[in-house]
This record gives sequence, C-alpha cells and structure tokens, in this order.
Amino acid sequence: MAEKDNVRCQIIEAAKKRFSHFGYAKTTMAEVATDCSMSPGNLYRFFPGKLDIAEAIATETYERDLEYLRKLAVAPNKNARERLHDLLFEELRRTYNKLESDPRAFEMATVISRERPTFANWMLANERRILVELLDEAERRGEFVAEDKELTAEMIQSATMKFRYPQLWSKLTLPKLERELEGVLKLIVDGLCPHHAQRPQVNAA
Amino acid sequence: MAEKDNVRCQIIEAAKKRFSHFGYAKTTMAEVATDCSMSPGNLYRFFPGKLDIAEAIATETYERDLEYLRKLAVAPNKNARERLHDLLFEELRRTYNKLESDPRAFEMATVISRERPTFANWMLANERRILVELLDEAERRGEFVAEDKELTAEMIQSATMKFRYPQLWSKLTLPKLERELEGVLKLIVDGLCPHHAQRPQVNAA
DNA sequence: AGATTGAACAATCTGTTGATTATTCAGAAA
DNA sequence: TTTCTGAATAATCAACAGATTGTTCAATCT
Repeated sequence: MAEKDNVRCQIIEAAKKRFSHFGYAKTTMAEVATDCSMSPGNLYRFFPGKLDIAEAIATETYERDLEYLRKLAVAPNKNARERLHDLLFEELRRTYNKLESDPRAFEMATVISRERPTFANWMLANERRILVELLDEAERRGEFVAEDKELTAEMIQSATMKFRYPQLWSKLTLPKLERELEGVLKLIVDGLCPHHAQRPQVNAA
Repeated sequence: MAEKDNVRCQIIEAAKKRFSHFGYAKTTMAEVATDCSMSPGNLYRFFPGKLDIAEAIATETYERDLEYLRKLAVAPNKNARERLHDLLFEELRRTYNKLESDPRAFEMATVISRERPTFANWMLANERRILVELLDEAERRGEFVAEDKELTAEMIQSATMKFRYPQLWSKLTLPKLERELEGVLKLIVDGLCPHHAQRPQVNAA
C-alpha cells in the first residue's frame, strides 16, 4: 500500500509540473503517463479521471493554506475582531494574488469550481470549522456573542462570499476589494443597531 | 419629438412581445421592424443596437419595481429592521420568481448582465439611494447608527450580493436563500459584538 | 493471481464552410 | 432637407468533418 501511495504521489507531481507549465487543458493523460514511465491506462488504477488528479493537487495545496489560516484564527495575542480580520484578509489576498499572477492556477480554479461544485462546498466546510473555533474562543473571552455558532459561521461566509473567489465574480482590483471587505467586516462586527457600550453609566434620572 | 418618443415606444412594445414569446436570441431586428411596419435600418435611428432595445425594456420594468421597493423602505408603520427586512426579501423573492418562472426573462437577464455590466451598476446605485433613505430615517429615529450612510449602504449591498441575482450565482432553492438572508440580516443588524442594551441599568458597584 | 499495457472506443475539441442576421449607408421618398 | 429604405457588408452562428484525447478493457506480462 505504501508503494501505491508512492505512485499516486509521483503522478500528482508529474501532473503538477505539466499543469503549471502548459495548463490543464493542454496536458494530455498520455504525457503525464510518459512522465511517470507508465501507460495511460495505468493512471486509471490510481485516479478515476483527469479531473481527479487536478482535484488532488488542489486539495494538497489548499490543505497547506488551511493550516496557516487556522493559526491566524486562534492567534493568542490578538482579539477576536483582529483575528477575524486577519483570517478574511489573508484569504482574500492569497486567492486574489494566486489567481491574478498565475493564469494556470486561474484555469484550474475555473475548471474545478465548474466541474466539481462539491469541492467548493468542502472548502467552505473547512473554513467554517475554523470560523466556529474563532467564535467559540471569542465567546469564551466575552468578545463576541452568537447563540448558534455553526449558523453564524455560515452567515459570515454568506456575507463575505464576494471576497472568496474575487475574480470569478467581479473585476474589482485588490485595493477596492480590501476597502469593501473592511467595511463589511465592520458591519458584521458592530452591526447597525446602536451599541450602548459607549455609555455604560447611568443616564436616566 | 413627441412623435419620435412614440415610435421608440412602439419599437419597445413590439420587441417586448417578440422577446417574451420567442426569446432574445431568436428574434431578429427584421422581425421587430416588420412588426412596426418599417425597415430594419430605420430601427437604428431610435436605438444604437439590438441590445439597447433589451436594455430599454429592462429599464422600464425595473423602474416600476423600484417604485414599490422605495415604498417598502419608508413604510411609516414599521421599524427600521422590519423595513430593511421587507426591502431585501422583496428583492430576493421578486427576482427569484421572475427568473425561475420565465426562461425568457432569465435569458435577457443573462445577456444584459454579461454584455452591459454598467446596467447592473446602475441598478445597484438606485437601490443604494433607497438604502440611504432608509438609514437616514432610521438614524433620525435612533434605530440604527452609521456615520457614513452612503458607505454603509454599499456594504449592505456587498454583504447581500448573493441574494441579488440568486440563480446566476448558486443553485439554492428559494427557501434556503430566504433562510440565509434572514441570518445575514440578523448579522448585519445586531453584529457580533455584545450589545449592552439588554442591561441598560447600572451594574457597577 | 495481480499488475500493466496499448489498441479500440467514445467523447470532446478544432477548424472550416455556409447560412443567418446585426449593422451600415448610398440613395430614394417625403 | 429630413426621413426612410433595402441592398451590401461584416459579424456571428450552426453544422459538420477530422483530428485529438480521455477512458475502457481484452490481452500480455510478472
């Protein structure tokens, strides 16, 4: 079995090189197979299809990113608002820059999100787990309140949808997106209803 | 000039019929022209092109909708939260049902939003004006607080993006969208930070 | 037996052709 | 002169053939 995983890994590495040099559409299964010194048919013992190789690559790099995002979400020396800020901004900047600078990455993102909608759902579920951790810790410290944290996390994602795959949904530049995210974050954290924290003193006669 | 406006109107009516019966792509300028008993070339004295006819139709019906939305936003017997709720939900339900029940309307919406991105911006600007009215009135009554109302309106739109053209961005059903909008609305109104309104009494010794 | 191949098959892409149709504009009608 | 026409033009679309390529599987190898 260790051998099998090794081969899987080899295939992923070969495909990663091809995809990033020539793009997803322009690499053939035959080429990937030759790079691994095997026949095209043999690839199918390790992956159901071409798209699944792409998905495996995406999963791998995404999981690395996720690790870092979790660190931001639970950074001990920052308050909840800062941590939420860091989390959302890191996500925005990271994906924006990746898709902006690398047309191959953009192609892969487009293909996967079109052909494998469940992949996007899986990513959202992962991030939601991080958000719930953040909310839990925030409530413990009395910084945020939220009865149903799972639901609240979902709503935060809903409200920040626009910033998750920026260039698939709008043509805004990064600075404009950052300005908007800043505003939405403020809205989410403070809300529209007046806070009475500013005047906790008695004011009635 | 009144005559010219009349002809414009006649063209719009003819196109409206064709578009809604056979779809935008399947109606030709020649057909619209014959319906108006004129030559195809003559249409271009009234509209720069086919898309502009579609845009004129969309503008017309949208402006009627807008009238009603404004009424909801300033309904005198409701509080700010309810008005914001009604406004956003009416928008969601209206566009969802229109696009869901009428494939022709869906086609037109798709074409216009792809080919005329400024049209969507114009719609957003209109709705933003209504939101600002709502926020102004809400602040007057002490229900909401927001320093920069224009900016806040923009952020509300940003956070509720997903519900504006529901079926262009997700495959969610109306009930699920409504549930999500309800949650996002709560988030926007209440925020995550604890409100001290629940205990306005003295609590320090 | 299980692993691997590579030819066969099916699905998709590419380029091309012909037709359809949006748009223009020289000239006719008013 | 101004308004309108309709043939000419250019852009887009539909359909098709041929080639390319993802996928399968009977046969081969280990």
